[in-house]
Amino acid sequence: MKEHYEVIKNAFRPLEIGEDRHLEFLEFWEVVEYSKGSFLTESGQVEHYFYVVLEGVQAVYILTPNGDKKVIGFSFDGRFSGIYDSFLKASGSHYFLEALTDSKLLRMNKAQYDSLFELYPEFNEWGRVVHQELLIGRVQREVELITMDAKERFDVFMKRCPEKLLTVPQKYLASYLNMTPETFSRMRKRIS
Amino acid sequence: MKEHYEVIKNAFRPLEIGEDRHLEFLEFWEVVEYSKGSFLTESGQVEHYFYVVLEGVQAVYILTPNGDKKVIGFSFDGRFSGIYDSFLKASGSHYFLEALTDSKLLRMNKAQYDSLFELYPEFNEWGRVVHQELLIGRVQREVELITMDAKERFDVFMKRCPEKLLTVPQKYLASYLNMTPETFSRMRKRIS
DNA sequence: CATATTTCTTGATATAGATCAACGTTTCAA
DNA sequence: TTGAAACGTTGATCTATATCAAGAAATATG
Repeated sequence: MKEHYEVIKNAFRPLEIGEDRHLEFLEFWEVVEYSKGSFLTESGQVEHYFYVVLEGVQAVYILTPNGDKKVIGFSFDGRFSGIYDSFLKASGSHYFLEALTDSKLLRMNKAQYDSLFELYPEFNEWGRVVHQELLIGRVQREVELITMDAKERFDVFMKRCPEKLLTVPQKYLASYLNMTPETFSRMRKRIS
Repeated sequence: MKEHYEVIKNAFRPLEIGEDRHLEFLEFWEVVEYSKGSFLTESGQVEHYFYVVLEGVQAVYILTPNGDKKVIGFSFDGRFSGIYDSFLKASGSHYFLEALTDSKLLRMNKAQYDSLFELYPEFNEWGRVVHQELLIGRVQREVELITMDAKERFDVFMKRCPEKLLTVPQKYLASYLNMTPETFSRMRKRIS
């Protein structure tokens, strides 16, 4: 597990995990692998894990009554993953979490996660700040969905899209931007 | 301030503020009033306060380049209010926070808010949980905006809309549901 | 490597909901 | 209380983007 210390340390920044405790903290994690197309969690299930991504790209999406996937977000190297609301509330998820590429992740279960806050009260501050960041990010996306048309969403997304994400099929990116693959393709063409 | 103890206590649930501390805690707050149509915060300003609403309804919105208001959310009796991201990061806000009715609120400033977490470490847990709830709520709204058409958004909203909100001009509700007042009016008619 | 499957592109058409316009109704301020 | 302003309704259009269709390109699989 030691080889993953840097990844975990970065993921939890700015929290400083004391030198004395980091070996103990590493014990919380286990490595899991998922192959492309497999599901970490499916709709209806409870999310039992909290993840840090080592390799690969994953997507969270919902399935609408007419069967289209609507992508809510992506996760990749060095970031957290999981169906966070289901995990926190230990209640059934409405989402799918799918590995879009072969993936390797670290995970801990709910009991371990909860014990973090008991064992190390300073994690509460980390939790507060991380939730705050996530919240700001979600509101940002909401504003973009509301105020921008397809062209603007495409342009803004492309400007700040990390390379990794461009390796997944375009239909997932299109869905994340709340447009059809056809529209995405036309936005793309427009540039050249 | 003592007369507001119940409101504050409820707002911060499930956090238990120890009997010994609650008088001290009450000292953090001051009462402010805003008349209908006035702004608690305007775009460009930094939000200096964190609010608990005693009376009235407030809306958060952004102004698009073509000058339409896009309502992001409402706050009312017993709930928190403020431009939370600007407040937390002490950076300029892109939002307007407007009193839609005459309003009375409790507020504390950023220094006081920060000191809460230093003086009372148990507030970190409260902060973590509150941010978690807010996050879940925002994702919920995002999913509804993405997956539902105007009719569905209207129906779902009406089913769970608190009475208070129906007193504000319909154009604000329409904007919150990401539709024009005309469309809102037509959705309304459809029912009867 | 070959071919089956999935993804991407391009054009033609359809449609939800926006926009525009005009009028009725409510709210507000003097 | 009254006139002016803001808000709500209704109908006629317009438009961005979805949907449908069909072929081309890429990718996966035996």
